[in-house]
Amino acid sequence: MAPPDPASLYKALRAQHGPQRWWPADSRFEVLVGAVLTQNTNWRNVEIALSGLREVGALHQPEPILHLHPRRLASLLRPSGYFNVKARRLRALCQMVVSAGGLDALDRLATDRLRDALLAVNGVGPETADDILLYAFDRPVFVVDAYTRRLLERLGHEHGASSYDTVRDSFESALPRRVPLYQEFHALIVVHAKTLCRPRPRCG
DNA sequence: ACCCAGGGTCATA
DNA sequence: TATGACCATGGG
Repeated sequence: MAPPDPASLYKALRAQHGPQRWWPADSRFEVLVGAVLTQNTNWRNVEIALSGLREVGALHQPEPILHLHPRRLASLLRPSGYFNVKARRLRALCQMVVSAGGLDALDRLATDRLRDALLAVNGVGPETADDILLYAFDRPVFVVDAYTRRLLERLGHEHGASSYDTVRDSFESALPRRVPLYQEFHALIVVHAKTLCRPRPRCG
């Protein structure tokens, strides 16, 4: 069975689930935080940690996070798991943002340069970087995460097990470079996956 | 009591 | 380059 091309897959998902309006965050900086906290972690746990950070006013700018004592930050991140690792990674990301001159300064970089700046941060890999590029900086990149790979494999897509960049490039070269399209596409993949999980306690 | 979740790094062969 | 260990919580 031939897998659908990216455009057809998008149309099918869009027809089934409608518009999504994603990523779930109240500010641009919150996208960066969420992208780190959700690494290999259920979003439900991430939300608990985000609430804690919101209460201390650390979800709109990087500086408040840098002002927190590292152990204090780790304890705020506890509900999202890997809290020691994530405290270090989040701090490193915030330091990069500040030393680059803030989010507005970063936003003036070309997409490839911005991706390099993100990937240079210890703890930011390709998925985290692309989440941030797509949803915090409105760059047209196709995000490849666990949901994406599962869906592609289930559809018999040949690139299901390929490298991150291979999968991303194959989709980006087949799609028009429109930011809302990429934002909706990834959102639909996530929503679709969660829809499949609902009827069954077991899903995976 | 087990299994998993919107990854990434590091050490080792 | 390619595995494997490790990080850790909350929910099904």
